Amino acid sequence: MVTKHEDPDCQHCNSRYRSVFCDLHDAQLHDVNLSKHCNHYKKGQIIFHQGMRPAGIFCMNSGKVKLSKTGGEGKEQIVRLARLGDILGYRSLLSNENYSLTAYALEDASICFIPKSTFFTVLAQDANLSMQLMKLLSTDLKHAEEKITEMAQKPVRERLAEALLFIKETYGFTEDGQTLNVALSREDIANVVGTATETAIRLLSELKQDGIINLTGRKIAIIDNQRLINTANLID
Amino acid sequence: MVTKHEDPDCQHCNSRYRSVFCDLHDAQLHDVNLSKHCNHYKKGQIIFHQGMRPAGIFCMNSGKVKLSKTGGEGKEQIVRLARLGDILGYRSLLSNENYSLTAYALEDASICFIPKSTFFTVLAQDANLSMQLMKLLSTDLKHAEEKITEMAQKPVRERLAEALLFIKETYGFTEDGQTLNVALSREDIANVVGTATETAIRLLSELKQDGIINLTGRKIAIIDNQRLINTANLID
DNA sequence: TTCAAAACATGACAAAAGTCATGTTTAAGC
DNA sequence: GCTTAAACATGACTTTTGTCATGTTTTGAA
Repeated sequence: MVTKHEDPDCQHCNSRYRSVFCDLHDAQLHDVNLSKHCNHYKKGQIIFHQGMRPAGIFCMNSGKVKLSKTGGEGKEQIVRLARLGDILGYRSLLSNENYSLTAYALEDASICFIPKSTFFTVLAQDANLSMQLMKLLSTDLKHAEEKITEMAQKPVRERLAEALLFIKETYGFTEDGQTLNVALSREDIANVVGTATETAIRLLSELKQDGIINLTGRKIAIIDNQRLINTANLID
Repeated sequence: MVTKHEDPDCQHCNSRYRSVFCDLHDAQLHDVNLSKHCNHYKKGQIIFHQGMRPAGIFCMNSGKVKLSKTGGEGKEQIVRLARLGDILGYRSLLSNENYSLTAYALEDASICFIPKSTFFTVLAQDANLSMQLMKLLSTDLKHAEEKITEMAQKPVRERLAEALLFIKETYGFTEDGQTLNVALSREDIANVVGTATETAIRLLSELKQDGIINLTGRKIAIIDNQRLINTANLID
C-alpha cells in the first residue's frame, strides 16, 4: 500500500520554509531528518484514521490532503485541507488522544512521518517550536470558532461561496489563473460547506448561471472574484 | 464600572488547582501574584470586547462568563462558557491578534488580570506551562471541530439536548441535584445551540412535555438524564 | 475500448427551521 | 411594591434545505 521512496532531506526540503519547523536549529533538524521516514500515498489512501492511536506526526512534502470527521450517521465533515509544508496529527499527539479526524490523500502525496519520541525530544529542546505550535493551534482554533458562527448564521449559498474562496486560498489556481488547483468531488465540496450534495450541486449551478464561476467537470474556475466575495458576505 | 477589591493571593487561590497555572513553580507564581490585579465585574459587564487589543490574560477567580462571537448580521454565537480557574484571552494573546470573541459576565464575577509581559516571561521560564497551554488549545480545537460537525449534521433538537448536557458539565447542578446552576436566558441558550430564540423556546417546551426536563422561569432541571443523552444522539 | 459503477444533474416533494405577529409573564430599577 | 421594558410563549406562515426518484454523464478498471 504505502511505498517507501528515496527519502528527501529535511535540510533541503522544499516545504521547509513553509512548515512549523522552519526555525529549528541545525542539531534538531538533523535529529528529525535521521528519524523521519517518507511515504508515498496514492489518491484516496488514508494517512491516518479517526480513533487510531497516533505514533508521531506527519509533515507534507507534496500532494493534497483532506482531514475529515465522521459524524454519528456516518456523514463526513471536512474540517481542514492540507498542502505542502503543513503538519498533520499534531493536535491528537499534543493532547495525548486518539485521532479525532481521518486524513485522506486527495491526490498522490509524499508525506514524512516523524516519530512521537523525536517530536517530543525536539519540542523539549526548542522553546520556539512550542511557540510556533501554540500559534498554529491558536489560529486553527480561531478559524474553527468562525466556522461555528457561520454554520449557525449563514445560508448555504454564502457558505458555499466562502468555501470556494477558502479552497482558492489553500491550493491556488492552475496556470490559467482562474481554475482551482484541486479536483474535489461535489460531495467533497458539500462536506466542506456542511450541506447535502444535491444542494451544493444546485447552488454551484446557480453561481455558474450568475456568471460568477465556471464549471467544466470537476474543474471550477472563478471568473468574478469580487462577486464571489460579495456572495460569501464575509464578516469583517 | 470595574471595582478593585482586596486582591486574592495566587498561592492560596481557590482556583489554583483547577487552572493551567497549577504546576507553576513558586518563583513564577510569585511573579504572577505580584503583577496581577483582580477586578470585580457585575452581571452583564464586558470583560473584553471582540476587536480590541489584548494586554494580558484573565484568570477567573469566581463567577460565570460567556464568550461569544458576533457574526455578520450582529447575531451572537456563544462559543465557550467559563468558570472558576478558567483562563480567558490566551488564544488572542498567543497568536498576537485582537480578540476574536467578547467575554460577558453571566453573573457577578471576580477575575484576575495578568499583564502580557508577565505572562510571556513566565511562559519562557516554564516549559510545562507551554505544554499545558498546548493541551488546552488542542482540546478546545477538538471540541470546536466536533461542534462544526454537529452544526452541519444534527437537527436543532439534538443540539439543544447536547447544549443542556454541556451546561451541566460546565456549571453543574444546584443543591437539589438536578437544577442547572446558571441562569441563562432563552436567547443565550439559542445562541449556544445556534438557532433562533423561538425555536429554542419551542423545543425546550417539547423536552418538558416529554418529561425530560423541567422549566421554572429560567431554572432548568434535568429530570431524566438518560433520555436527555439519548435525545442528544451523541457521537461515540 | 468498452462497460459498469460512480458521480453529476434536476425535478418534485417533504421536513425542518426561521420569521413575524401577538399576547402573557417576569424581573429589574425606581 | 409599582411600573415598565424585557423576556417568554405560541400560532400562523414562509423560506430554506434536505430527501427521494430518475435520468445523464463521466471515469476508472478490465
